[in-house]
Amino acid sequence: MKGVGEPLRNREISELLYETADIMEFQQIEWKPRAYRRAAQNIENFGEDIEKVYEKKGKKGLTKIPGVGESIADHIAEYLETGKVEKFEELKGRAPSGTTELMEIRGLGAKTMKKLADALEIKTISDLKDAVNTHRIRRLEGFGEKSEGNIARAIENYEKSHSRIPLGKALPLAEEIISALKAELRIRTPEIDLSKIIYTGSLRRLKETIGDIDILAEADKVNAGKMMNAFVYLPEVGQVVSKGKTKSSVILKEGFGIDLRIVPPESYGAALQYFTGSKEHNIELRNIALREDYKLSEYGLYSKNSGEQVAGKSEEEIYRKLGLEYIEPELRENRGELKAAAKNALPKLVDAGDLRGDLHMHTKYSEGAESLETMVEKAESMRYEYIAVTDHSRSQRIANGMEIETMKEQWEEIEKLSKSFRIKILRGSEVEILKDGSLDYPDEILKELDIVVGAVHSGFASSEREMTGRIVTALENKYLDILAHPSGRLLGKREAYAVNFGKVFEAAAANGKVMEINCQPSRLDLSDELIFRAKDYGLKFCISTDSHSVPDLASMRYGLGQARRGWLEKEDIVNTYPYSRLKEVFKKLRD
DNA sequence: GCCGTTTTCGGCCCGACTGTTTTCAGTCG
Repeated sequence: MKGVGEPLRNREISELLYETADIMEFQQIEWKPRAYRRAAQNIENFGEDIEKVYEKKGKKGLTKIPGVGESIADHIAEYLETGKVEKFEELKGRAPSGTTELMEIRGLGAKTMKKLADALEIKTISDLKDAVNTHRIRRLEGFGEKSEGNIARAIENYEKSHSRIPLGKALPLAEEIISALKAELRIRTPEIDLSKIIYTGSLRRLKETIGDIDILAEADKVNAGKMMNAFVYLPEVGQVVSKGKTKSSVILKEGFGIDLRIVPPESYGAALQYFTGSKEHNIELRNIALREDYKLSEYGLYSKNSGEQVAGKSEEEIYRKLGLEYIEPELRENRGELKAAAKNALPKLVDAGDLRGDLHMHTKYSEGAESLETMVEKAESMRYEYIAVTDHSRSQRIANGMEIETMKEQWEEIEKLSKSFRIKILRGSEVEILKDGSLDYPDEILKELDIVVGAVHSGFASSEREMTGRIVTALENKYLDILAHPSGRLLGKREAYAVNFGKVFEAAAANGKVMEINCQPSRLDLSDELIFRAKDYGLKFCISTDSHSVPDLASMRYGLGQARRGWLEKEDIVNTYPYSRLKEVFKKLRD
């Protein structure tokens, strides 16, 4: 269970429902798992704090959430009141102890797992491993040597990477594989259209972590076979899981799964739409198609009556035929984008070309790897209009935080460099928000800075009240401009600290503070969900790389993806503003 | 268990691949 300080209990409850669905499925209960998963997904994406909804409107309020009816509402209420659900506990008690874990093994579904559990008394993953090693599985009816081998590999893969791949790793990896595939095809089959090879799935939606990398390509029948061969024989491939004419799955030597699908030109758009997902977005889209007397599949949009294809070459024409605005991949999470598209009310998402600067980076003055000049030079070559140099403040000893003297030296260097570079270099600092909420430099120093990026780097175990108080106090300080990595999470390693985001966002909005979207792949903080929520408070954001080296400066795209997933437009993001306007934003805060 | 411009009861996305089943069930996305 998550800590008491989890700001929204939505995720906690949706996880409980997902887990319950798994157990029900294992017990061969029909349909309920689907209903539970649907409810879980809607709760996960529900804009309001479910606990508040319950406090204000009771069970009635809960049933307003799509997919939540009488029964699930009862269970949620029970959970909120007592911390557990009697019925779920009972259900769990009847299933083998490791059921949830076992259900996560790919290739083994509920039916197979139940059969194995019953026949061989398998309760945990290590029991399963044991059954494989003693060859008890191949002797069961309906199983053979091959399925035993597949289970062995599935366990291995589970153990190697049952955690998901961070976006910052998956995206370069996918690009590498695609370019390797293209290089291979350029030699073997120059007639294939290489522009129609693209990554899809959660990667194309730029989700913060990715399960599998999915690649889609367009080719006719003759070329499809050649392409599949080129794919499975790439040197990066460690194991071929399956290989067919239109679909193959491989696992890279590094342990990540990659699927390649090949479709004919008339279906390319439909397939791209389908494989980009999300699953929930697609289910809803199919329902819309059905209501309009169409049938939608990965091969195209078809008239239900005549069976004739009416769209399929491009995603745009599919959405258009269904009476919808084109929906950017990052929005396809069934969080209201389909309703908005029907009303022509989608946001015009911020774009890479809109960004004019980077407001968070480090140099050798604190823990960065490069000199100030090198960072400036690189930023200028990226055609930025401005950057802020934000080395750590003095109490951040571990990161070589700057004493006031050192900072003054840095100011001199900034002044000197400003003469030889076109780009505006802002004096900044990533200033510690101390335990009591005060900032790590005296006011007369803070006053001299163009940008003060406030950050918490200590006391992660504080109570929600302490942490909220600490951050709110800092947000009330007129010298603080930006709240860096507001939740403090490290993806896959550290949960967000306990803090009441409602209060943080309120205080930030009241004081005109800017929320950072930190681009470091291990942070991506704020998360897309918190961005979406924060926007409701009328907050402005900045997308910042928090670079510690030159290559880090390129990580802007990861934060940009989260901003887009949070429905942000250019106007919501201050580092899209021209310098003159940006200066006004931060100056105003000091008045 | 949820839901309804076909329905308050009877459906619930749908097509490819795999393995061992000779005609299909299970799994995945």
